[in-house]
Amino acid sequence: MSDHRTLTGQRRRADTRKRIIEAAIPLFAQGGEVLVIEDFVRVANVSRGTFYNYFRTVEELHEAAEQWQLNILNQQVEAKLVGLSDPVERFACALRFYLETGRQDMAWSGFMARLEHGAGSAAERRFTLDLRQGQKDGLFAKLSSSIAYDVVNGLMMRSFARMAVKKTCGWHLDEVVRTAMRALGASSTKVEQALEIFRQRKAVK
Amino acid sequence: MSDHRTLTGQRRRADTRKRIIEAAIPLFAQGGEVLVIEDFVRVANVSRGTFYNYFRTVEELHEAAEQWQLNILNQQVEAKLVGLSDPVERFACALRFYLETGRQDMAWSGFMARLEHGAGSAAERRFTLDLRQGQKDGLFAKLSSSIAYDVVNGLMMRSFARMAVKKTCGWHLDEVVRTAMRALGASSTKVEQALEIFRQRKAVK
Amino acid sequence: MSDHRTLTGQRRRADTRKRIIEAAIPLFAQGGEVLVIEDFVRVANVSRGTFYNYFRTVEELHEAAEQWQLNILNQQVEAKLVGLSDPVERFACALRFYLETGRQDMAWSGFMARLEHGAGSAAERRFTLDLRQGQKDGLFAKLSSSIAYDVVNGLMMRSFARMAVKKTCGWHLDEVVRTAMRALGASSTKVEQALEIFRQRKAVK
Amino acid sequence: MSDHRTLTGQRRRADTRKRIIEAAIPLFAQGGEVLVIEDFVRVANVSRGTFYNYFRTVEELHEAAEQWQLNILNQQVEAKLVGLSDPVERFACALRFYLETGRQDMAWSGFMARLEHGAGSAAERRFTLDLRQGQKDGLFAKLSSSIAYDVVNGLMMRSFARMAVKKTCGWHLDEVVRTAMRALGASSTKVEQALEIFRQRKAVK
DNA sequence: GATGAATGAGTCTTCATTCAT
DNA sequence: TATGAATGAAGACTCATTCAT
Repeated sequence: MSDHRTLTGQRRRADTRKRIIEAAIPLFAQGGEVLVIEDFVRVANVSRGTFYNYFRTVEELHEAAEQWQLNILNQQVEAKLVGLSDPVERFACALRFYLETGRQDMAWSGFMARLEHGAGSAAERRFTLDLRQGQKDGLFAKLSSSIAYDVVNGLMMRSFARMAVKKTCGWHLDEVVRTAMRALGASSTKVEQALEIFRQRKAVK
Repeated sequence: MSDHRTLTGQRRRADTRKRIIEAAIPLFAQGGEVLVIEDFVRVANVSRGTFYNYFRTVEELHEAAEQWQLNILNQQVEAKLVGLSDPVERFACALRFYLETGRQDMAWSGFMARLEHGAGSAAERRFTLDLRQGQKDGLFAKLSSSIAYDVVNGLMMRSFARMAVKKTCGWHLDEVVRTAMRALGASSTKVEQALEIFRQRKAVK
Repeated sequence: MSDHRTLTGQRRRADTRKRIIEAAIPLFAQGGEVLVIEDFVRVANVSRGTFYNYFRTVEELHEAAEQWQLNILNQQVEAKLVGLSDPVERFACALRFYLETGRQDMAWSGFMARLEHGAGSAAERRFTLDLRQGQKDGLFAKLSSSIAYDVVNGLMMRSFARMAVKKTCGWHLDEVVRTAMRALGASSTKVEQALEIFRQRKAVK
Repeated sequence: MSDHRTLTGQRRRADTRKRIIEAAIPLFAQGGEVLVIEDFVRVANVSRGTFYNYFRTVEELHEAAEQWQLNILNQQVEAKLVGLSDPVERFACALRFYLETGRQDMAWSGFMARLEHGAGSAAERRFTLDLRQGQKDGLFAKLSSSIAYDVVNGLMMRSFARMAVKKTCGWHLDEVVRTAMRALGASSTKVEQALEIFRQRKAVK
């Protein structure tokens, strides 16, 4: 009995939290005006008090929304990379999948473009590990990992920003991937193979 | 009515405007907290009313400060490029000089890192013209100018952001330039020549 | 969600709104100085924020207060006119009751004197309909309804203004009614009858 | 020499004052927004400092403008009444001339409509004297002079207000005069004579 | 846990007034 | 006298946060 109540309560809590986060994402994606708590309360259709039961500041909600989105995204992309072992192929394919997700959802691109994955972020740490591995095998130029991260991340973020406001075609995104990989000094043959793999895997949902 | 009065007035106006802008730059550079008009009023040592005589919003002041800084910067860099005609050399040298300026003034780097020179900016238009010229001569890879701009600008902005918080050495900045130029598909020999020219010209003030 | 909570909330809202309006009326009545939101906040004993939850400008509050007062007034006067069918009698009696209300409350007179019931107001439209009816029966002179409204309304407003600053006796107000009705060309016999009816009905509360 | 300088100075002073007043009248006439000193400074093409050399507040300027306009108006109307001795004729003719001035200048009507010639004004005192004279001769009903003033002034002000926003024809204004005089109990024959005199005198400029 | 009315500190913005030139 | 830049007090308005129901 008590267990049932507890479980129901937890589920309701999680539901409300999810509702607030999902309603908030389009607002974050849109950009422009400053967002206030009232905005989130309105779109999520909850009261101010309820908002405070879950998040104490707009920033806290933003971080939760970011985690939420990145978790989903990373799971999806990981699934697409299954079986690929070559670092260059994995890298190029992952970038292309990220971009593809943005291509199919302009609002989501707006959301991504506004994230701060700068120096010191978790994203940078993971990126660095993968890069180092590839450099050991001589697959990337010998450049500082921070520069490598900056050039790739900078290009990706700006590409999301463009996709947020303008419909984009697939071969343009191929070109973005080629440019990023060229900056890292990767073999263009391998990049083309990766793009071919992407095309095959994209087809199968 | 009297020329003298008119002139004196104009000079006073220009002085006050300059005072507000110059006092504002360190605030913009610092980043973090949201800036309110009171902040600028305090550091410029003028009254609120005076602020409104010159700028109607913080955004308007920010744009004025941006113009102010870029005018100075562009003049300085242009002076350094005198006599260089090869597009790759000019490009690489210019990037290196921009970075050098940031290296020597961390606060200024912070200011630059926060500028929005995104899609459609004046900076992009100028960049595109130069790039096209170089592409005609086969000096750059055949990539879309918007991607070229995004990769270079993205890398530069993130480099400024890093320089704003961490002392940086020159050879790291050389590497940034190499990476940017590699992304554009420029010949590494020419890039090395450009970096050599930079070293020579930097010495002579 | 719960009916009880919803009802309680609505009641609280209505109470606060009423509190602000009723506290505001003496301020509007007083006239002279320009009224600022702080003034209403102080007399109603609510916070600035609360004021803005109900009214966005002083003008909006003023209109609400006007509606509030006129609703009460019209109900009271209607009650006094029950059973009177002759247009002249109804007209004269109504004017006299309006004036009587002012006579017994100088502050209220001040409030009324400052209302803008000019060209195009709801009051004018209703006045016009009644006047037309009387003109069909030959009870009023054949004058333009806008002029008729202006002369009656103008005299009434100025009478309120005088009553706001000086104690006034009943027979003076009888004279005001006689003058208004004379301007409309109504029979003085009927007007005297109407004033007699007023005297009888005033006695019985 | 000194005399000449003094005279020139006085003339310039008067000119500037006149310039400010005349530029201000259309602003006062327009109504609606709150007027600030900046508004007058702009239309008169003088500096803020100069404004303060002549008027200390907007209210002071408004009173000066009112005097200015009424002086002109009264002189003109007096001239039109020359030779008329009957109080009713003088009264009716004067009202008709005032209205005619408004009819020919909508902006001026707006200015007049906003004046406060309420209880206790100079206008009321003069009105009272003329009325008493007529009452002695049995030409007006025996009504309180304050009521008489209120009914006539109230109707006139509202008529100006209407003329300020809507083109008006002469016979409508005749009707206004008839209504005002009927309210005072004046003989309609005399009023028609007065309106006839007005028509004759209006023709001759 | 959910609600939303109330709060008041923080900012924005205007504008009368001063004063050095 | 004329000018107009500078001032800062006054008022408008927002919004994060609390709390009784």
